[in-house]
Amino acid sequence: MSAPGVENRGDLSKAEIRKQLQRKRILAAAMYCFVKRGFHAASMATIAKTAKMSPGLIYRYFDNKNAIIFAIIASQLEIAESRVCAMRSARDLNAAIIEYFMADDNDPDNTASAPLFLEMSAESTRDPEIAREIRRMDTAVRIELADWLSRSRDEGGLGFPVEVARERALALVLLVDGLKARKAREPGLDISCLRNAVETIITAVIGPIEGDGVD
Amino acid sequence: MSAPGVENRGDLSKAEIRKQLQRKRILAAAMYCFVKRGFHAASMATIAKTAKMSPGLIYRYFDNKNAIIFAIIASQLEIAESRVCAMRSARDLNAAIIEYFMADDNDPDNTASAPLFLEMSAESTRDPEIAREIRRMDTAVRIELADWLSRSRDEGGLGFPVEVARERALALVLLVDGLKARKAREPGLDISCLRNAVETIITAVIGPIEGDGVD
Amino acid sequence: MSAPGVENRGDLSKAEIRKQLQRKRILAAAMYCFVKRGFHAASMATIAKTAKMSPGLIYRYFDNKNAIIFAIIASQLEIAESRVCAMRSARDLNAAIIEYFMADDNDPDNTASAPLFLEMSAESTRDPEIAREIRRMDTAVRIELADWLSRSRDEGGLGFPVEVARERALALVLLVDGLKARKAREPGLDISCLRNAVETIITAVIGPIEGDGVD
Amino acid sequence: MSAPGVENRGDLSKAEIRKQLQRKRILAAAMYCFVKRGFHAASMATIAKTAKMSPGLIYRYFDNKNAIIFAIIASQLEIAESRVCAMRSARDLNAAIIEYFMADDNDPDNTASAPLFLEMSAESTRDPEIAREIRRMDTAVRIELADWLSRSRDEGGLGFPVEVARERALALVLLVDGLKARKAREPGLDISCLRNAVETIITAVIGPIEGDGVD
DNA sequence: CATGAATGAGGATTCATTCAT
DNA sequence: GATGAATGAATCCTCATTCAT
Repeated sequence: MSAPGVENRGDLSKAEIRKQLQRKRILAAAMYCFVKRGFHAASMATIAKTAKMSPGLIYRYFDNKNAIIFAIIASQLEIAESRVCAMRSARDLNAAIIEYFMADDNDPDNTASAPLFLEMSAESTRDPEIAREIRRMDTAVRIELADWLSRSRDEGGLGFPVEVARERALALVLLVDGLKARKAREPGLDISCLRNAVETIITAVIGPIEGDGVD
Repeated sequence: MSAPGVENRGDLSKAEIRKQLQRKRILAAAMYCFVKRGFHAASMATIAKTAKMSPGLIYRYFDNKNAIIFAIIASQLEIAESRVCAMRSARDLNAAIIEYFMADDNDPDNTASAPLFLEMSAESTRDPEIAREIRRMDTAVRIELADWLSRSRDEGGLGFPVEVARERALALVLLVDGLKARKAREPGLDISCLRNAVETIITAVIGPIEGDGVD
Repeated sequence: MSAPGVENRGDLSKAEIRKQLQRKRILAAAMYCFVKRGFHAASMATIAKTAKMSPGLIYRYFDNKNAIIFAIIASQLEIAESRVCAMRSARDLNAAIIEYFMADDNDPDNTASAPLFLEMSAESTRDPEIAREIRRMDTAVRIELADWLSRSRDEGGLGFPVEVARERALALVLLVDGLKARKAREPGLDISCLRNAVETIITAVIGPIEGDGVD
Repeated sequence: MSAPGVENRGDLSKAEIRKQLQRKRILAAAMYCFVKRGFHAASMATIAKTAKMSPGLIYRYFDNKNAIIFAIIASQLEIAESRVCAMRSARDLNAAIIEYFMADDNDPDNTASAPLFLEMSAESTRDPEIAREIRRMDTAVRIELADWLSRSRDEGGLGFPVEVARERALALVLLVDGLKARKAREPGLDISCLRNAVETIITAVIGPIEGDGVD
């Protein structure tokens, strides 16, 4: 149907692009549904309707529902990691952390959703494959963080000894985890109280955040 | 066969005791199944089998599956609250916090399970009734904590100003929440690293823990 | 435990009386529940509670739920028959017929309930045993009626030829059946309209009802 | 594969037609099962098997079992009404009435089934929504009948005064109801006896049926 | 590619019936 | 006799998945 050679390659890649777009469409819909209803209560039919496609079509792009859950989890993990990698200062950290709490979980573009975080974490206690993937990513994130903390100040780091840096990185992760859980449980928490609590911990962990007067 | 009056009262209470025992049996089985599979994936049939009874019998003691979930959540919340109330010193706190992380979640007697914590929290983003109950308890816990932190040292407290006490209480809650999530995601975390991370935060939040050399 | 002979007979009969009383208690409760919910939707547990006894005990007096339904049907049929037998004049008939419509079906003492009539009739199209029993009784009732209609006026009858009497008896039965169905479907029907409709038919079937001025 | 526009409209209507066909298939199967076993004793599984489809599929066309019961009831009511509306003479009436009695209730095409009539009527004493719908239709039917009876003879009516027409309409309805109940209870009733009984009543209600010699 | 009708296993729940006490 | 806890089959309904079109 199409000429061989270059053309064919173009076709293939066009098909590939379309495939990726479809997958994204499905994942976005699935995200929305999972946040709203949870992994298990969200039905394929609902996801299909949300994605404005037929249920059958989803199975052309994902083997089954579990594969979608996996993909969602993977993307959440990647987002988390990329955010951590983007961090270069204590101010970044503080801002990013508060931002976690403020983001609207029902916003389909919010890619680091608290309900999803909880769902994923809970699921990891049951599904070994999910557990492994999560562990892999979380470890990477912690290493990345520790690396940053242990780099010299000249290199944009905080100059902690390696051992201490590892502990501090863990402390930061605990803080972020706690914020996500707290957000799900008490979404209306007083922000200024929260801000101060977070700052107390961050200050203890990586030192005072300079110039953080008014937001 | 039995004299009326006193004996009769004994009979009644025997029935009541049995009822409570059965409820406990069901709740223990449900806990086990929920931890293992999650609220929704755990079936009544499985719970019944775990409790070594017929599915129908469960419904003599609980109106429906949701009532079981509620009862489990309520008991988890009560446990959390009672633990907080029992706390009277920084050492208590440190010990309790580490203990959270160490407890075996598959132990049916471990009544403050990390998977359950996550499941509950996730569920609270969907079920308004669960959300309300959780919020109620969490608030109570935080008030209790803040109260302790703001009491004078003579009264066993830490003498924080009320406002600060509230922030520090929140910081502690964040820490505990973070530990639960972390436990689910990385159960094999290095304990001494964790211990130091926790201590860093606790120290920042409520001051140094005296005499906490080696465990 | 008891002396032989006369005494024993006394015991037995006392037991027998008790048995009959218990059966009556169960049947009364069952009636109440059947009227309210229908044969199938009424549960043994509800009947037991209504009868203020345990579910298990019912099975001492009736083999199973079906046996209760049978007994209820049989008693309804007997009531219908006895009412017909008691009829000795056109005035009786008119009064009895209107009374059918007025009686409160939720009154546990109303022993000729419209819902039950419908339930029974419907059931007879499925259960051959019930069908047979109903047919037997209905035929008896019609014969009784026809007999009355064909008796000479000296004997309190209406003097119809046998053949005609049979047809007229059937017409009366149709009227009564219709009233029961109508009552279930339109309980609030205008009584004076109904009264006139009934009288039109009765008059046609057995002649004018003398002296039926005001009720 | 197909041109857009007109073709598409054809596609849509094809789907709609199929949907209506499926609904009909389900309703026919349900009718059969309800007649045979009653609304409550007929299971969805049996209906599905009768309709030669899977249980799950039924739920694509009806929200739940109750919706099916409703649809059946509604169609029965409509049939009853349309029959009444079609009546234009005493001969029509007589014929229609006898026909009610003769139709085979197990014939899936018999759309005015006596068992269903009883089941519906019984159900109306419990379910308020069903009761309302039945009452609405029954009232409409009676008004239609009364209207016919009160029209002048020139207009095809019988010229009764309005008040009398209402009573006579009710009398006719009573007769029809009675016939349905009687049919369920004594399907083998002697037809000529029945015919005479019916004629006695009809004659009384709307006057002699001219020319109704032999059938 | 895409649809959405169809399947059927599985889940929560009810209830007639039994039986140890 | 009497209780009511216990059973488990049966019911309604959902939903992941498949497949003819």
